[in-house]
Amino acid sequence: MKTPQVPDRPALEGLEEKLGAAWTQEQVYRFEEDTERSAVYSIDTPPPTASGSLHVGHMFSYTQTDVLARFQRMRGKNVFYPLGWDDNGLPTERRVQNYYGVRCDPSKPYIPDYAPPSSPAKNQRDWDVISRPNFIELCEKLTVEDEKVFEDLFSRLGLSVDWTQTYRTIDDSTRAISQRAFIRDVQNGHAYTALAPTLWDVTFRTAVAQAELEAKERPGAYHRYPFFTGQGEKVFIETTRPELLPSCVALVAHPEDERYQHLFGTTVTSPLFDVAVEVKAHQLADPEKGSGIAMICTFGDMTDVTWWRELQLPTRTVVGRDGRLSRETPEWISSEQGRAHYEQLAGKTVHSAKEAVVELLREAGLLDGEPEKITHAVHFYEKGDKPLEVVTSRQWYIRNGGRDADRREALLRRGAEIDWHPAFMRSRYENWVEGLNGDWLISRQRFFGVPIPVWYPLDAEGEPDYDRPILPDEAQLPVDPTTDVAPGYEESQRGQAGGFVGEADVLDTWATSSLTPHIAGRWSHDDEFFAKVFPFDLRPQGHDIIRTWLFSSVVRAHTLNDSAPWTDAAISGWILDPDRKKMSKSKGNVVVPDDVLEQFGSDAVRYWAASAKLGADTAYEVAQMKIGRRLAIKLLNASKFALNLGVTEEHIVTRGEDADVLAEPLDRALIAELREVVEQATHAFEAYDYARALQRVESFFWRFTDDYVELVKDRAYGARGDEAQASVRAALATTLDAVLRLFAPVLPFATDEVWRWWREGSVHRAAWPSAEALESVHGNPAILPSVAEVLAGLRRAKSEAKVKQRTEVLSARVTGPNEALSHVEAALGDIRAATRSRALELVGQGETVHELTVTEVELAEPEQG
RNA sequence: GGAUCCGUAGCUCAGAUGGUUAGAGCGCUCGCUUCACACGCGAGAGGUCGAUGGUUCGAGUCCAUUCGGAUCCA
Repeated sequence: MKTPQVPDRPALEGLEEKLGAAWTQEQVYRFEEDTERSAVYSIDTPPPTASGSLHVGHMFSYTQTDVLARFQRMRGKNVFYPLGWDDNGLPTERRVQNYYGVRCDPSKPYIPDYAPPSSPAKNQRDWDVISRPNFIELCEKLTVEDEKVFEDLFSRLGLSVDWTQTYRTIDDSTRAISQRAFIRDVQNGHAYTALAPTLWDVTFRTAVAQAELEAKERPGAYHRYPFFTGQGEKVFIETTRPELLPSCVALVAHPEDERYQHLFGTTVTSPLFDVAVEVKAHQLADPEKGSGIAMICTFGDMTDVTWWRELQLPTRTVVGRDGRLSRETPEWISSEQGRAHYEQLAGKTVHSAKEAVVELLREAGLLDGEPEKITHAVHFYEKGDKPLEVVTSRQWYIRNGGRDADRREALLRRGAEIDWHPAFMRSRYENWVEGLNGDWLISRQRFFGVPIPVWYPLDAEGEPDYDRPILPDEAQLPVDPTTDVAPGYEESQRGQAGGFVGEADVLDTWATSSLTPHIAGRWSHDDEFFAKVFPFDLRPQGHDIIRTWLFSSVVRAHTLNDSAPWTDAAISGWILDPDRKKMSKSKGNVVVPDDVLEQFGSDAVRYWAASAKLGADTAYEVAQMKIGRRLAIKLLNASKFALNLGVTEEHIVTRGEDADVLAEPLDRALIAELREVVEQATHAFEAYDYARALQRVESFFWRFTDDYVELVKDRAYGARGDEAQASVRAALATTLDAVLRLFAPVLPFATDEVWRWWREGSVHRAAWPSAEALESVHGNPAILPSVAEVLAGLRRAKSEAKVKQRTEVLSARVTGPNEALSHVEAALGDIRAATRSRALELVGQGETVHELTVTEVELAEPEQG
């Protein structure tokens, strides 16, 4: 048995460093690989962007996950809790460029042993231009430093991550897994390439997926102008995008709209450009909107795409990938006037072209009234600042149910297989899946990322044959088609007729991040290991990325593993600033974590995070951290008190026969309440409600220190004999033992500090307490509340008399129901000692009253001096 | 337009399956250097549970309507 050693002045300061080092050294959080699936609890943790900066939101959600992980570990699970770094994507790309002064060009050859400039050139034009593999190498090098900062902070916060299990979303292993998954999806028909209208960001010059859209309210205006029938009748349309008039391919109205019945199937002519277009009928045309008849252009938005596809309309593209109208006059504009008008638009941005078209309409007297100003939702790329255009381009897609009802149903069923915490978050998933309007576009015209592992054969004219992509052998992975040679070809055939060309695009970052269970679980290169952790037990994440990370992960596991990726999803809320606004870097209201960790300590910050339920957006509350700090300090001090009374491990009641030592009813009452608390906390944790568990344990603990400990001090010091003292020691030891375990997931530092004063090992490797072990203590939990009422009554009398609580009570009368009085009587000795009462008269009043009241309190004269 | 969440003390929030006088912490007021803790201890004040109607012996809790706030989707 360990002899307890308690510091004179326990403090929270320095615990993070001391215990953090001990946990690492003792490998407390190590995943035991020699295991089987049923013993494992695996967590698919969000990989933070290593190049981003940490803010309190990270601490909030990662703590919530850690609390659950710690509970599972204490329940005996072999917890697989890896953490990855998301260093694949735009933020890292930018950081590497600026840091080293380099730019990536996938057409450049790989340079072995490349060294970046000693200091980055000031002007971007003078930056080194390097190949993609060289760029990725630099990224891996630089992110290591960023990752260290994150790891230090997460360790300091007390995350029980197994730091030997880290992964990175751009390293060789991950690129190989991502490419292998892609190849298998291609081979099994889940991924394909197509020439199709695509959402396009003109600033970043890349295609973007539906999941990356953000609708923003922007000012616009309805411009009303006419098309002309063969009879010269004017057909007015209203549009917010008059500049697309030259790409108009049809007009459309609702099939039942009586105003336009006579026009369906006829041809009208566009103003300014004199292009003939047919009038079509389609359900999606909204009779309430504008004049009820709209022009279909290729393409103004995704509704145009739908019309274009379903009505089989021609393609008349004028807006290019640079966001400008084509410089060439399109061949479908044939009238002299039309060509002259177009020349005034050629090469203009959509913004300038709009002004020009409006001016031309105005000059021609065709603009009907002034444009009606409105605000409307416009689609943006989430990182972009110009509205998205729709352009036609060749891209790779993964089937996600957006174009296929059966697959959509299957993915909805996958969503239903997952247990969501909180449950209502499932509807976010279902809303999203039901609203998909196309497959998942995974090509990105960026240069940094996981290369799409395909080549295309070139025909005799040197044109790529996109329908026969060449896939690498899986053993080759990872590959970069811009520097690696297609199987069966020589490097000299690159770009030559009859040779090959490498795909230059990279995969959407989500196409790789969707595979975090596979990456962490070593899918496809250690299948035995994978089987021990997959499907994962838990996916913790924020609700803002249900449509991206969560959904894309479900899509991949569905095709690659015919499974949901996890059994449970724990959805964290957001951190709001004190004004209840979402914290974000762009708003400038982000709070960095270091200050609060320094100021209040990690346990305090964790207490704040663990006080919020899953899914609940939570205000950043320093006050809540103060409470957590107070609790942690209280735990140290109360433990010190108990241990200094001679409490040791040997006094803990663990078995039925030990229970006899609890001679005093009050002590048994405490243990009986403890038993209830253990039961409630366990149930709450099992339901992922760590906040409720914490609350139950916390309120018990405060009652324990404020009432119980005060009541038994006299007895604990031995004033009433050995047996009475032994009883207290057993109660204190048993309670302390359980409370430390119960608090351990939330307050890992304070609890382990105390644990190490009197126990071997770490509390974080100890078992979660069991209520059954305490069942042999047949205590009456109702005693404590009754006693507390008397205690409060006597304290109140002293407080109102404005005397010290130490003041003696000469006499007092306690009245109340008989049962409650019997509780009081059972602890009368302790009550008298704690309140320094000479005489307490108990007056029963049957069951006619419900409350205990303390009256006729006669206090001794205050001591002088 | 569709969906979801929230509205309980000045503030932040608890209040399973509806059940006796609605809870906590902070803040506020008053008191106390009590031998674990002044980073403390004790006591007190403070609420027509957003509104209306309904179901029920009984509703903060269920239903409907409504007002306000937030989010997701289109």
